[in-house]
Amino acid sequence: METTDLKHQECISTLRPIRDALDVLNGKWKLPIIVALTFGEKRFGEISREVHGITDRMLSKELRDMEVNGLVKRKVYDTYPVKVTYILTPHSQTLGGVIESLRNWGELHRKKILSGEV
Amino acid sequence: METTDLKHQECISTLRPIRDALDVLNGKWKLPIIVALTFGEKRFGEISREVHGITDRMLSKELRDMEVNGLVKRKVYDTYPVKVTYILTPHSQTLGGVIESLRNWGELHRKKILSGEV
DNA sequence: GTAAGTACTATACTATAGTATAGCCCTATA
DNA sequence: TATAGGGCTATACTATAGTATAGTACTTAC
Repeated sequence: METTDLKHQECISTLRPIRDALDVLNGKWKLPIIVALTFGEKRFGEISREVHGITDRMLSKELRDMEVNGLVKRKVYDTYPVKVTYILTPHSQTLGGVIESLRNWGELHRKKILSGEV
Repeated sequence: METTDLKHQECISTLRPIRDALDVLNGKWKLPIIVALTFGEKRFGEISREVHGITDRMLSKELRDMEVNGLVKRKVYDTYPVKVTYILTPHSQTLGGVIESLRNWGELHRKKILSGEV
């Protein structure tokens, strides 16, 4: 085992969680959905209306994805007709810091690019 | 102009920088390339060897992308034969915080998922 | 009975990201 | 003269993300 191998192991164990985090956040719709849900639990149709441009198919897919990742919870009300809502989980709250730092860096980056500094 | 419109404006101005940041970081190869370059400037072939599995085509494409975004700088040495190296810019250093928070959250997330807590 | 809303799913398509393979032009070395 | 390395680019392919459009099964309101 050489230094480079140690380094390589180190890299992998650094990169894997970053990949995990990016996978959870990435794609065109996940963040907008999270934002829509920050103001409280919402029904499928409500989210669909707030997240402009999303198709039912994508919303359905993304919500399932986010449910698997523990970011949203699906609540079914036992009424007639059945009412379904989606709500952010406590786990999704822990994303706050990540989102903040992405936002801050994104703003800095945009300024640099626009100012021609880069 | 209603409350919802104000909210909507707010959302867009929050989401845009996040999108910007994610675009810069996303894809399979950008982070591994950044990691490879943290240990100093490297030549095309060296990066290619350190970032296991990347094809020349992708490396070429990603490096150009990162150059446009001001993350790496291409240095051409006026020797025979010409020597080309890539080096991280000061701007890419500002990504440190983002990467840290992605990594931390990714680790937390992985633990939660594996423990079945989610 | 028909129109409209709710929460979806199905099918088929396009666009973008990534892979596989090869080749080019240069130079140094055997 | 051939072989290998360096720094790419070209072409063609596959895989994944996203879009467009339609349909289903239910229920309430007109």
